[in-house]
Amino acid sequence: MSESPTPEPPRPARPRPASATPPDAGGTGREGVAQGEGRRGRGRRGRPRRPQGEGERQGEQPPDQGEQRPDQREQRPDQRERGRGRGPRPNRRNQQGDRRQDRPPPTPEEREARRVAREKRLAARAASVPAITYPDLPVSAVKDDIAAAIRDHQVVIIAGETGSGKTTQIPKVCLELGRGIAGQIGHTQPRRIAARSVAERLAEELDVDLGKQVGYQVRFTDESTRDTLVKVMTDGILLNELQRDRDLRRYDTIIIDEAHERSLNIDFVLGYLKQLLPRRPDLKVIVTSATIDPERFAAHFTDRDGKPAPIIEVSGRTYPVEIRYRPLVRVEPAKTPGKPDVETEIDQVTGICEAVEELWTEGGAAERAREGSGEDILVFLSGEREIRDAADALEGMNLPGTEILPLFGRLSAAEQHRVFSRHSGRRVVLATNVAETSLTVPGIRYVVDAGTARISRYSQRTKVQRLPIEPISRASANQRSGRCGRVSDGIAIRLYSEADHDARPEFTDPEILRTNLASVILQMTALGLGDIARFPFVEAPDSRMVTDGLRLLHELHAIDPEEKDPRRRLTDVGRRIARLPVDPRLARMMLAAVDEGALREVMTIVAALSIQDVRERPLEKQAQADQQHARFKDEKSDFVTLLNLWKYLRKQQKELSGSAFRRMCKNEYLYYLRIREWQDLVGQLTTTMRELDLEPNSRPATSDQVHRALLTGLLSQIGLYDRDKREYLGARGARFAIQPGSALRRSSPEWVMSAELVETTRLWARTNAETDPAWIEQAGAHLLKRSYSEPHWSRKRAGAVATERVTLYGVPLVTDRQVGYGSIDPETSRALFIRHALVEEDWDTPTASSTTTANSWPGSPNSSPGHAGATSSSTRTPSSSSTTSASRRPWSPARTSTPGGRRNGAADPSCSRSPRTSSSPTTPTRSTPPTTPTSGSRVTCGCGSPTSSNPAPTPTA
DNA sequence: GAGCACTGC
Repeated sequence: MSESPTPEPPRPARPRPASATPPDAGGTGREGVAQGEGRRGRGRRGRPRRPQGEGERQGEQPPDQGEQRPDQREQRPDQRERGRGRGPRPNRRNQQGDRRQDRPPPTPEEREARRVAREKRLAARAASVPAITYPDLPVSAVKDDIAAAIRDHQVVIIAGETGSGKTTQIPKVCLELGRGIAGQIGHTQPRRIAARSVAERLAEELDVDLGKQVGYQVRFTDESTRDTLVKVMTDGILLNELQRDRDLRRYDTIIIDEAHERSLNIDFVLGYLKQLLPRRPDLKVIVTSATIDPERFAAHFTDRDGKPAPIIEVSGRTYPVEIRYRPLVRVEPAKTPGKPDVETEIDQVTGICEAVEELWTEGGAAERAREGSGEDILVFLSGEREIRDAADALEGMNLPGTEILPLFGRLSAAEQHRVFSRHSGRRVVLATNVAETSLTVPGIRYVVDAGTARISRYSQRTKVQRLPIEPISRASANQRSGRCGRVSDGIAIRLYSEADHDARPEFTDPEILRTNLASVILQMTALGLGDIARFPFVEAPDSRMVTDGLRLLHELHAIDPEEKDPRRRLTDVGRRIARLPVDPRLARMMLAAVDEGALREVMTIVAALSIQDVRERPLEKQAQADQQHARFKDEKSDFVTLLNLWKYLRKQQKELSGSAFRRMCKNEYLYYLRIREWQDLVGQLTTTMRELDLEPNSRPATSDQVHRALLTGLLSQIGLYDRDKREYLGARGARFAIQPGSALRRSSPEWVMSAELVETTRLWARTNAETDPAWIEQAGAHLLKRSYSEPHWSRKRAGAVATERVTLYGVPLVTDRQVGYGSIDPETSRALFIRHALVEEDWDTPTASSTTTANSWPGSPNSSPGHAGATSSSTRTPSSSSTTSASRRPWSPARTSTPGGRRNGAADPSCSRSPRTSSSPTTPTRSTPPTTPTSGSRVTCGCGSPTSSNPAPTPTA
C-alpha cells in the first residue's frame, strides 16, 4: 500500500490514445454486487466487449433494410479536418440530409440486388428462431389469448404481478407469432441490472447463447448484434436510439416492461410511441404493468376508432399476505366510565420494536426459523437516520439469534451485499425504498411498513430539488407488503391506521410531475416534436413545470426564448447539449470547457458528478474512510478534489496490477466498480465530444479555467455568504448551507457555486467551489438585472454617472458601481449635462490626451467593479485610454478627443475581452441588458475589440 | 454536522 501521496500536479500534456475508453484496469469486474454493476469485459462465450464508438454501428437500420448510408458508416474526410478548427461548424445532420438528396436513385439492378439480400437476411433470421417451450407459469396459461391480442391489435396492455412470468414469456409469444424477423423485438427494463438478468434468463430458456438471438444493451455494454432477435435494454437506451432512428425502424415489436414505475424515460417513450404508431402500422407495442391501473395505459393507446387498447390480466404466483394495521397510538381505557378512551401517541421506533416483537412470537415462527426456513423481517423506513435509530433500539432488545441489517443506497457495496448472504437464525432488515423495487431481499416472510418515504420533488417556488418525507401511496404500500408473499404466505404490519391508508393517494406521482423538465424538453426539441403542450403524455406535466424547464434551458444558452418557431428555437449549444449523455447543466459545462481549454478536466468532473460517489463511507468506519479521502481535498473546490482523486487513481492503476489496484481501492474506501464506471463515462463523453468535432485540451487547464467552465452550468446555484446568519443567499431568496463533508464547510468563502442544491432537513449545497462575482457577471450576462440610483453630474468624469446594482436571480453581484449614465437614461443625463456642464460650467475642458464620456460608459474599464462581497480577487486593471466614437451621441460634449495608438490597434494583452468569448460557437454573447447603447455606437474596450452587443464589464480572472 | 431511488449513442 502506498503512503498518502500528495496528488499529482496538473497532468502533463500527453497525446490521447486512439481509443477513447480508458485503458482496461485488468480483471473482468464480475463480482456480483447488489446494484449498479454491469457485466464487463467479456461476454459469456468470451466474445470481447465491443468498444464504444468503434467498429460497426450496428442496427441503425432494421435488419430487413440493413443497407447503411455511406455517410453513416464512416466519417468523411471533410468532417475529420474540420475537427480541429474553432468557430461555428455547420450542423452535420443537415449535411446528411443534403447528402441523402444528392445521392442518385438506385438503378434497377441495385434495387434487385438489395431485394435479394434482404430476403436472404430474413430467411436467415427466421431460421435462427430457436424452439420455444413454456415453463409452468401463470402467464403460460393465457399465452394464446396474448398471442391473439397481439395479432389483432397494434397495442396490448398486459397486467400482472411479479411472479406471473410475463417478463420472460411475452418475448417468446412474440417470436412464436413470427415477430422479431422483419425487425428486432425490443424489450425495455427500467434498470441495467434487470435488463441483463432478463436477457440471461431468456437466453437460457431458449437455449441460445447470450448475445446471439437474445442480446442486451445497457450503458457501456452492448451484447447484441444485427442478427439478434430479442434485444433487452434499459429504456434510456431506446430513448437515445431515437436520435438516430426516429421511427425505430430496426424494431418490429417493442415491449415496455414495468410501465407502472412511470419513470421519466417510460413516460417519454409511451408518449413517443403514441405519436409513432400511425407512422408505423407494422409496429406492435406491448406494455406490461403491475395490476395497478392498467386502464390508464389502455386509455392512452386508443386506436383510430377511439377504442382503448385491450388489457390482458395475468394472475401472479404469490401467496396471501395478511395485512395488520398498528397505528402509532396506544389506547387505554378511560379511567372514569362514560369518558372516551385515552389515546397516546408512541414514536416510530417504539412502534417498530412492538411490531417486530409481535411477529417474533407469531405461531411457530421461532421454531421454523430454527429449522432454517425463511422467517426474516423486512422493515421499510424513510431514510438513513430512521434506520440507525431503529437499529439501535432493536439491538437493545437483545433478541436471541437475531441479526439486524441496515440497507440503503449509500451503504457500501459489502454492507449492501450482506442481505444476500446465507445465514442462520433470524434477520431483521431495515431498508429504505431500495428494497421496494431495485433490490429483492430473499427469504422475507414478514414486512413492517412505517408508511413513509423520501420522495424527490421539484420545488416550484425555489426551483430546487427537495427530498421531503411523505406518506407513501396505496400502490407503494401494496408493493411493500407484497415483498413478503413471494416464497410463502406472509404478514405485513402497517404502522398506520386503515383509515389513514384508505385516505392516501392511489399512486405516487409519476416522475414527470415531480422533476425539472429541462432535459425532456431539450430532447423533444432536438427531435423536432414541436409544442410540448401538445405532446401526448400519459399525464401531461404542469405548464409551470414546462416554463421552468425552458427557463433553465435559456440559462444554459440551449434555447432562444425569443424564437417563436419551435423548430428553430434550439441554439447550437442546445443541439450539442442534447447529444451529450449527461444532465444538461453538466453538458453545458463541457461545452464551455472547450472554449476555456479545460475540456479534459471538466469531462472528468462531469463524469464524477453523473455517477454515485466512488468514495465509500462504511457505517462503522466513517472516520477511517474520511481520513483516507482527506488526502485528495482541495480547500477551495470540491471539484478539484475530484480531479485529485482521479489523478491518484490513474497513477495507481498504472503502477499496480489489476488485483493489487482493487485491493488498494478496498483498503482506501474506494469502490472499484464505480471507479470503472467513472472511467467508462469519461470514455463515452470523450467519444461523444469527438463526434461533435470537439477535442480535449492537450495542455493542462488552470483551476480558473476549469471553474469558469463549471460556472456556466451552475448560474442559478451560486450563493453569497451572509456573515450574520452564517448561511448563503442563493437564487430567488433561497438560503442554503454548505453540507458538512464539503471542503468549503469551514472556510465559508464569500461566493460559492454548488453542483447540487437539495432540500432535506434544510437546503444543503453539496460539491461546491469558491467562485467570483466577476465571472458570474460575465457568464450570466444574459440573465442579469441592472438598476441605477443617484444619477448625478461628475465633474471629474465629465459626464452623468449613477450607482449601478447588478443582480442575478436576486443575488446582488454588484451593489455600488459608479457607471456612466448617458446610455442608460439619455434624457436625464442630457438634463444633467445642460444644467451642470453648460449652465454651471462645472466641467474641466478636456485636453487632447484625455478622454471624455467614454470613461463613464457602463462597462468601460473605468467603471469600478463594485462587486458585492469583499473577497473578489479579480479587480480589473483600469485602462485609462479607452475611447469611443461619441459623435453620434447627442448628449456628449461636442469636443471629443481620440487618442491614437490603441484604437483599432493591436490587441492589448491585458484586455480580457478575448475573441474567445465574443466569437465562440458555444457561447453566444447575444444578450439584452437594458444598457445597450441606443444610438448604435460602438464601444471598444481599450484594445480595439468590438463589444457592441455586450456592455457588461468583462473582468479578468 | 448530513442524504430516497433510478438512469443515457
